[in-house]
Amino acid sequence: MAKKKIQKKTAYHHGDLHGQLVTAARELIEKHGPDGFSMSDACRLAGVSTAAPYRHFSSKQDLVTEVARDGLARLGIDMENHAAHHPRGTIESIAAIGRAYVSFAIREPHTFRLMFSTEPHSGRIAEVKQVGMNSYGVLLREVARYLGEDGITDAVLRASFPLWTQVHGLSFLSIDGKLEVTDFPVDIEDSILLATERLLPAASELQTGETTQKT
Amino acid sequence: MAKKKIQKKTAYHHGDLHGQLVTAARELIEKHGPDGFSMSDACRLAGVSTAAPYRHFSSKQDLVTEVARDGLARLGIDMENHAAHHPRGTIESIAAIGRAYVSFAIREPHTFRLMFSTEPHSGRIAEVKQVGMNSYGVLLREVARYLGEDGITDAVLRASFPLWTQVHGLSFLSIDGKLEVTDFPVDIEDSILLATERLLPAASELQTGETTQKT
DNA sequence: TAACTATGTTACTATTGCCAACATATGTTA
DNA sequence: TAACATATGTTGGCAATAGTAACATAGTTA
Repeated sequence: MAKKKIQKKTAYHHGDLHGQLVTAARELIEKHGPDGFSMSDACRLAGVSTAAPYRHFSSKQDLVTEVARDGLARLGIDMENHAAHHPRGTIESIAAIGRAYVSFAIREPHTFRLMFSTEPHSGRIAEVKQVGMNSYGVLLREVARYLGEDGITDAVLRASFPLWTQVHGLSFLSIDGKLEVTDFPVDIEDSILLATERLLPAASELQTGETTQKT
Repeated sequence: MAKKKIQKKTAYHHGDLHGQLVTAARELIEKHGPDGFSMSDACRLAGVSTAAPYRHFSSKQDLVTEVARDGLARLGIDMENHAAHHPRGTIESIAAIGRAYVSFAIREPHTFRLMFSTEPHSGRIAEVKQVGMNSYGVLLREVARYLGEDGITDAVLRASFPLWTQVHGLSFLSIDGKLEVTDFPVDIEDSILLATERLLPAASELQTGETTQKT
């Protein structure tokens, strides 16, 4: 039996309230911060009553967690896309991943903060962690290529973590307006590239690594 | 007539409500997060009515900002104390400052987050920024000693920022439980020391720098 | 069609931040 | 000491909020 009624404007049922609420929440969170965001506002945006969301989310926090989960997934895609624009397994491709990371933070600061918080996601921490790990995997695999390692070895993990730390810190300092604390302005691109070079084992320290490509 | 009544338990006036509220707010923020913290709870802790705080703070945010400001000042003191336990202007003293930073974050995660947020402090941003700069100065001066520079030069600022970025990122990853995302555990002390060594200009690249002490 | 399930609505409750009007203590000055 | 000014507290109330319960409506399936 065909189900049409697509254009029914004032339908009792919404159609995609779940998706609409996540979108509305993300926009409101970006505009007013996770605190300023209210369930009521999201309902007004989606055009439903204040009780409707509770058919799709167990609580406000549950909706917020959904925004975070979605953000982590999108970040992973961003990083992979950026890396793909460079020869794989090079300083450049690794730095590109870092730029994607900081760019995301600057573009969606409040969502970014949520993505790495633990507090608001109680009950779904493992799930969020898993999505985050998938995205972290983009960096890990790129570093593995750089090191010429065959898989995510301890050496890969050891080399990757300082890189993550660096761009993570740079992201937070950026979105919190700390790049201009002194009159000596910080250039984000330069910072990432320089830190990547310094923190990674130098090319001279590596095995030949036939998987490493040159430009 | 002398009015003592010092032991008057149920005094109408509180004595030091301002200070008590800041303390109560800090404790509640650490326990339930800046969102979970409620003015009402702070009032219950301090034993006053819910309207009393507004004689001392213009709003809830104003009280929260006070907690952040106080935290930044304490962080500066911590860093200075840690540095003082090592020969000045050395990798060790600089790494010690980093450890103080991360330690503070782990000890008071929610306050730490507040200290570096901009959002909640609208209206008093400049004031908070100033306190933060004073604390950042502890690192700047230490790096200046290491570089043998006479004051906070561009070289000092250039060398210091990546260090800040690194410990800032490490702090957030620590308090958000990201040190155990892989089965390869991260050692905070090692991370700080290694990053400090890698990110600072090597000793060999420096002028003789007679102010630099050796152990 | 009848029953079931999913998804909406309209009350409603408790809590919260904050304000206005009022009360009480302290300090100053005649 | 009396009277006033000021600082600091209280009670009562308001509007907004998260979340619940009872009910309504639509789509799915027997």
